[in-house]
Amino acid sequence: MTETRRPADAETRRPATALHDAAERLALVFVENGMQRMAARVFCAVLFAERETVTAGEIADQLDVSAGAVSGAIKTLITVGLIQRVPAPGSRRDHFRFQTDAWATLLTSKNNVLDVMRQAADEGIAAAGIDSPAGERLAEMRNFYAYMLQETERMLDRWREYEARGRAGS
Amino acid sequence: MTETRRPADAETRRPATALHDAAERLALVFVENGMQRMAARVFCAVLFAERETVTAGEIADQLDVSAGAVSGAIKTLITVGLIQRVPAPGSRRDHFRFQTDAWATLLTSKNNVLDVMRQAADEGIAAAGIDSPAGERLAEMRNFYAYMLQETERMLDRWREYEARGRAGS
DNA sequence: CTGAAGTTTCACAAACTTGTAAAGCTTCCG
DNA sequence: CGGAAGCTTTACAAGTTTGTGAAACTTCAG
Repeated sequence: MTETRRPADAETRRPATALHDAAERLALVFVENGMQRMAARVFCAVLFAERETVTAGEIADQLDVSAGAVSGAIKTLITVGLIQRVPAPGSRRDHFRFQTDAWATLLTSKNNVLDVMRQAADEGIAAAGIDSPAGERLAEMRNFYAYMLQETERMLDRWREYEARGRAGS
Repeated sequence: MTETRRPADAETRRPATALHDAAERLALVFVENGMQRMAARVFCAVLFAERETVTAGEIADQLDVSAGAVSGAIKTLITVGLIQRVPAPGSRRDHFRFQTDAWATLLTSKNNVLDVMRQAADEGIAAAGIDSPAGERLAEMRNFYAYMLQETERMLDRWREYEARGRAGS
């Protein structure tokens, strides 16, 4: 235990390492792309963690936020499948691990958006009729998203295949 | 309760058509994906418009929001290249048109995110060292985003090519 | 030049988000 | 069992975001 508890009311802020800086910067990117701030920070903390798993306490400590905030973020992250709760052997604390295919998960959720877009276009076409200015715009939208959805799925499949090969062989 | 729709404060609310409903639903999708609410609604109003161009006033009227709100949203949308201001011939009002390659624009901005992710991973690797748990996670992240970025770009190129062919000949 | 139509800007209020403190649980140890 | 450590939940306050109304600005017709 290298824990040097400093109960003084003074600065309990730990020295921001380059790693933590990098983590926070990435968290910001996620936030700019719609992720909840706390979820993003926690996610990045787990991603950049120097050990295989981390505890909620460690995260709270490192991010310098309340335990409650971490708890909520973890709940969200587990629900969407970005991190994973791992059974803690002889410990009271829960441990968390970065989910291996988190990246694919993240992208897949964007794919769903593509699909929703395509559907929305269809609805619009049904309401506007194909022979109107709106209908034409919507038809192009439909084509675009149908194409992107299909291609992105193929792309993800190829990645999974590549990844599987990578793990198995060599 | 399928009660008679009674706009209690019945001012000038226009009858929500199926088209407008579809537009609003799509706007919601954009909002859920991080677009500003007003920008999303205006964008969809233009997309679903029954004529080639619309005026700011028409949009405000249709969405039942203030002129100021529309003005701000339009500014944003033009800046990011999703709609276009078209010179109004003999009219005091500005007209706006849906930008033809708005969809590609939207996707391209997501590509930039992929690139930022890759860079973030690189930074992290530099800070953590490649031979740590964090380093390994980050290396996988880097691979993933590098791959996705490259493939998505090829995908977009193919789309543009396809689209160009479509417009040019039959 | 004057007035009307239309658009933009700005201060502000309403609504929504977020994170915290503190209380309440649950789990494990002795 | 009793207690301590840690996690979760909740009410609430601080901080943002958003959209409005009104005034300022721009453009055009006569």
